Amino acid sequence: MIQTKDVPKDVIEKRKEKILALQESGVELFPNDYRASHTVQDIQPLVEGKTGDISQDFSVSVAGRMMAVNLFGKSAFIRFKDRTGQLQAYIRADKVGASAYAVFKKLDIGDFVGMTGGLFQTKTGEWTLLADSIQLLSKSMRPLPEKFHGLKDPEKRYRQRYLDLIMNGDVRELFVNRSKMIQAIRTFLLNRDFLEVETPMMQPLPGGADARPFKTYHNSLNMDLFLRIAPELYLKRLITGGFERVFEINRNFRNEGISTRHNPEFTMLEFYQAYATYEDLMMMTEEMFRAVAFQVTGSAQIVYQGETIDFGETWRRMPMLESLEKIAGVDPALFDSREKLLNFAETKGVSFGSQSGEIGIGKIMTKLFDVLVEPNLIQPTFITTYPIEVSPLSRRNSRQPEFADRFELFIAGREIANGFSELNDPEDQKNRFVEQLNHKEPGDETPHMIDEDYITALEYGMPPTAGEGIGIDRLAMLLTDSPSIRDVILFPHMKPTEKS
RNA sequence: GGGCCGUUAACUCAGCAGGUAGAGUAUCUCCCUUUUAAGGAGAGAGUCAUUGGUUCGAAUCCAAUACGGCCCA
Repeated sequence: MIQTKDVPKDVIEKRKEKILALQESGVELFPNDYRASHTVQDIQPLVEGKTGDISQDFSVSVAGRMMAVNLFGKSAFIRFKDRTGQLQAYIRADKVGASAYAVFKKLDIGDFVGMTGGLFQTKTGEWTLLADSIQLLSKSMRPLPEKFHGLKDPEKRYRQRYLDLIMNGDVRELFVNRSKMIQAIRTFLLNRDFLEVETPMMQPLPGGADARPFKTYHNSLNMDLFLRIAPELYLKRLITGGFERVFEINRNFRNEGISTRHNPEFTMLEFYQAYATYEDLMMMTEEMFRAVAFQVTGSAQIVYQGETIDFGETWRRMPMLESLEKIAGVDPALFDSREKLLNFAETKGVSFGSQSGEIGIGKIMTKLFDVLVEPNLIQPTFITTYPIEVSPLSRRNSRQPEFADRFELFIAGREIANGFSELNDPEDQKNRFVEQLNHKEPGDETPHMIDEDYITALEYGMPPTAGEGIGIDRLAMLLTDSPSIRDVILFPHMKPTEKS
């Protein structure tokens, strides 16, 4: 088992000796009364259009972490950074005083310092803070990773994300962009009169999706609870309750495999709009993605893993059946016979094992789609008209009752969103739940019960509604050009090591 | 769950026709008041992931295990 490798003892010892010496000379290691007047970014406009030494014109105080020190005996250049950027400062013994300079020389890279002073340009023209004073704001006990190569080991980057964020500016920027993306989505929906809500993460019955849930236990209620696999059924109760437009951005939990596209907890946007159809949502999704891409990247075109993806134009729309014929070249005659389709699927490496006796055409078709079509959908594409048997919560299409008024959105060969006109007929919904129960796989630990209260809510009447879910992590991957979902989740799940 | 690859100093990496470890950064000491991957002189730092095997001898070959990465289910 890999050990969380520790800093060599002599390095820690040496630091402890220095810290002791600092304390003995009366330096407070962890003061908390320092207030900076400016961030690094605030300084830029102050020097705009000026040159040379303007250190007598005005004075600022700044705070940040020391990232590099170039020491020259009685003066030193240091590089420090705050949340807005990096700046260089020049510390001179004759400026800050001999005793303060002696203290400064004992400080380490990684320490937080506060400095007050004016600004000047070095002979290379770099604006530099000329410190009148410098003080320790927080002591670091451990050395930072190497300054030039930074921290590369992916395991270490995920486990100790704080080091990754300190050392790797692009990682920091990526998570800023993720935050911007979510903010842009929120603004988009709020501008369209949606209400942001929060529904239970712990549910007595995990519904709204087909996935294995995590199980937990509430002591004083003396009952099992499940971490939600989707918020859907609760959000639609709110539509019934009259909110008409709601959304939630929150975590879902699915007790399944971990991969470059799957984390056990992931963030999902779900939104529901009364008096809308899945077709309205397709239009809205295009607008949303354009707005969000523009907010985050400044363009409606993004590059993902070398492939340019264009959110700008109207996106392709195609029924699933047509996509199988046109994109995968499947003979349409195959869809007339369950047996023929099943045999064809086998030749494509798609098999259903013990279930193959009862599997329906719709499920076979969907599985074939996943394998043959999905990876080829690089540009944004809405696939519509899903088989009803894989769409237990969707409204039936009025003309083709074996299909649902549903779409999924695919970009870069992966599913990004799933939306449909909601099934608001309580009888049909109940029958579909029963149907679903009959096809539970053996060994499934989810409780075999129907969410009766949800049916009851529908019986009170739910307005015609369309709803959609968008995988926030996957969208973040696209907008930040990240190959792995772990790159867009601050603390992806990792197996514990012996030490942790 | 399966396949391939990785794990050597705190960090980034060399070393792998088997002879018991090396560089740069970081750290420590000394010199240095415009450096910016500063420079110069010196020093310390490693159960080579773990366990077992082959061998006179293993970081190096073999096996298992742990953790991680990529691909597949």
